[in-house]
Amino acid sequence: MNAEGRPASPPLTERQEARRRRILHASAQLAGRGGFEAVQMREVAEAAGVALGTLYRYFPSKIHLLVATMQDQLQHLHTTLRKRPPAAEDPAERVAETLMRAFRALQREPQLADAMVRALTFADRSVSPEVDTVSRLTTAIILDAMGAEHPTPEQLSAVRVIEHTWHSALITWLSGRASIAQVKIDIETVCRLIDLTAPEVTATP
Amino acid sequence: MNAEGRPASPPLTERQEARRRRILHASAQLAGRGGFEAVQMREVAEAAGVALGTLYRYFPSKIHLLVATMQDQLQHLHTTLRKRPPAAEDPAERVAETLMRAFRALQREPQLADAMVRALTFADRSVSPEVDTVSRLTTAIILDAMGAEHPTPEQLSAVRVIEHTWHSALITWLSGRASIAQVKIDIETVCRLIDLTAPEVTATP
DNA sequence: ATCAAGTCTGTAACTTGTTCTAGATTAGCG
DNA sequence: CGCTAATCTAGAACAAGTTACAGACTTGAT
Repeated sequence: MNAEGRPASPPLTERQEARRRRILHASAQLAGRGGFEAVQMREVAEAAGVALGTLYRYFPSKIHLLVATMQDQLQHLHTTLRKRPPAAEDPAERVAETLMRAFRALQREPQLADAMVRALTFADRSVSPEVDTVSRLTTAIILDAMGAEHPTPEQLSAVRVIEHTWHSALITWLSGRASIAQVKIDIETVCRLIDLTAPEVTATP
Repeated sequence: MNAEGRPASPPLTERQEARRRRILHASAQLAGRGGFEAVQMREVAEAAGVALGTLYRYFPSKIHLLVATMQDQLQHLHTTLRKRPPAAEDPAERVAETLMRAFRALQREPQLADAMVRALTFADRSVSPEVDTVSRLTTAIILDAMGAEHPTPEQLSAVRVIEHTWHSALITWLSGRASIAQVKIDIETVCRLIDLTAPEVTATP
């Protein structure tokens, strides 16, 4: 893996790197209006100034493309968060604050969020490596917020559950079945698991 | 809503009810082999002995069809569970046991599970009512297991988070990114929230 | 039993993701 | 530079979800 979290397969030439970037930009742009369905492969190709076949060489399916788009956006988020880490005392609160900040970022581009999250959860086994990368990024963000450098297995379980809740809550919000307030409550609720698994409390007397 | 949890719009004639049943059966059958992609609308129509246009009159999209299929299966599960309720003392354990039982049922037909769960999380706003019905069914199953007849808002939040975890954990399992053991751990972890929100402990001294 | 309204059938057409192909361009190398 | 393999382009073709439509069949009311 290189620094960007992509498999470090054959290194790309400059023009190829530029093409890849144009494609991801076009993808995010189109997703930003119309959401998942507005990201049409022919349109992405045209907007990126690339032939359809080339688009498919870079991203073997629409889902791959959108998951890569999500990777890209998460990277931004992660560096932004590192600059202004959450302030609260309690680890659980810090994680909740971090996720709510991410949530507010998504609210600014709900259509983009729709495209990315739907792709992420719809992905089948052929996209597992890429989805896994997104998952690891998310885990890193949460562990950062917790301030847990050497998490216990128990803490990792809690983080996994928090991620589950995060994704699923996003989906219910995106499909209009849950309000923003409800997502907030769900996040805060699940973050309580962190206190429950803090090593100071349960392991070291 | 009628007893089956579907909107009680125009009552169906006997032949229509039979058609609907044939369609759902064909859907489950095809999903049972090949999963999501094997449920092809033309094939469902043919297997159900129904014209394509008729299939679309009954279920306005493939997603609607698969979500309805899930409703159907959940109904079965619910009645099965009611007959043999979980035995454990602790509400959290009962819920975990119930979900693990459901999980084992899904493991017997992983392809069917794939089709149903992928459809459920991919569904957009146009399927919200149907997805919501599935969600209410799931909630009912969990509350049954908890034995909470008059759940507090806090308990409902916990149940919501458990549902989130349940769906998302299923997805990671289906896409091969988590083992069965890990799903078990995630379920057990999130079920700890139930103890945390039990009214006996936090509200009535 | 008859009629009007609503359903169902069979089939073609349309849309968008995906694959394929033949020829042009580019990259890396001697 | 000149060659070769890889890559890119343009466009056709294919697959599956969805829509449209004309004609046959059911249903329910009279």
